[in-house]
Amino acid sequence: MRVTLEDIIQRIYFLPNEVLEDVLGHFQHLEYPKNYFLLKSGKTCKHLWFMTKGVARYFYINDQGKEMNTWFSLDTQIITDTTSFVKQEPTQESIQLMEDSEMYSIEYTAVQALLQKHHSFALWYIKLVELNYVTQIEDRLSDLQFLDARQRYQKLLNLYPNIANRISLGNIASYLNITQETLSRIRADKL
Amino acid sequence: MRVTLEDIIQRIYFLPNEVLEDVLGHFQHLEYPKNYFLLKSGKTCKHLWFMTKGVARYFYINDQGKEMNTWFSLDTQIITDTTSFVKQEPTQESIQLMEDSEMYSIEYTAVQALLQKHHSFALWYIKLVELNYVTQIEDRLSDLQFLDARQRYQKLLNLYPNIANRISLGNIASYLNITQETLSRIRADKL
DNA sequence: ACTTTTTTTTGATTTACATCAAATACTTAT
DNA sequence: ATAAGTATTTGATGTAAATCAAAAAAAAGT
Repeated sequence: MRVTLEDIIQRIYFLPNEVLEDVLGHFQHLEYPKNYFLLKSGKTCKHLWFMTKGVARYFYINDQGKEMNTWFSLDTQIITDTTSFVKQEPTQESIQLMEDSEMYSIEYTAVQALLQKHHSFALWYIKLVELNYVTQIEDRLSDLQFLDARQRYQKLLNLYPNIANRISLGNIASYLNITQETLSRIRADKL
Repeated sequence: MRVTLEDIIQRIYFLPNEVLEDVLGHFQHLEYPKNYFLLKSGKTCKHLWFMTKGVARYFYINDQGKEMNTWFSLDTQIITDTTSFVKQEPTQESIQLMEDSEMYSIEYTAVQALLQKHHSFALWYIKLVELNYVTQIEDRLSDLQFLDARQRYQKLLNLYPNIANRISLGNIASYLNITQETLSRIRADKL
């Protein structure tokens, strides 16, 4: 069964019908091909995307010119560069699709207008930020602080059991903050 | 010059006078001694604290029973265990004062009531979460991911130039995710 | 001032993971 | 099916930081 935008929105926090109508009207349905960039380094993130199908990666380019993945979004997840979006400042991060993907998007200015217009939308947005940004980032932070490479990989596998079929070893290794050689050895259990 | 609670609140997002009055009425002024625990592991975080003077550390106890600091709050900062506070679930983290400290506190239930009551308070709370939680945590995350021990120490010194006088080497090392021996060698420039 | 406790420094050794280099396996295009 | 390109694995070696152990310095208690 497919999930509608209405479901996604109402599961975050219930909105009265009249507000929901207004909110839905500001979303756009989009389909993008594999490798498409939702956001490019140096730009300001103007959107909130609600992905319904696909895979996206967030990455930086470090001093040595190497791409470092910082996040993956698989299938039904909210995508945005939080810091750039909330501050409306340019980011160093890029967001790129790794499969053909489907999503709904809403613009920053529309979000701001809706926040001012509807008290209940402000309450909805609070839930969104609390559950989708804060909790997720804190989780990742504690993983990097307290877990070693193998434990981080195990935890990722628990969360996305078939991630290995959708994302290459090199890209996963970069997300785990280890080299691909190390991840290959972890998989072969030679470490 | 001392900063009033009113200043702190209005700098986050401007509230109309009538709302401000209501909000201020839910805060309590508190003074606690050094070593006092604002939050103990296993409890649910019921408060948001606005510290005006003092130092607090956040820490976990890891598998080997060692205390691992995850955060410091110095002087004028907002203190809470974000995940526990927003989910109202027990935390593994503790928050302890490292100096005699002064602060204002507001309870979770009061925040929830104010969010429902005042549209403008909801907008205020969004700014609080966006600026104080999200941005800060993302910053720390990227430090741990991209900087080595020495760079993390340098960055901490930039942010709090006299932190070495207020927080012991062992506690700083733990926050930087390195051993105290390593930090000592960094300071002596033997690394 | 002297003892006790805590914190910081120094040295020797170990470890997890990186780096470099090359071989193997897997994809994609022709 | 074969070649060319890309991704993964394997091996040898290097390194940042951990661990272990002990000395030195600083802080707190009598």
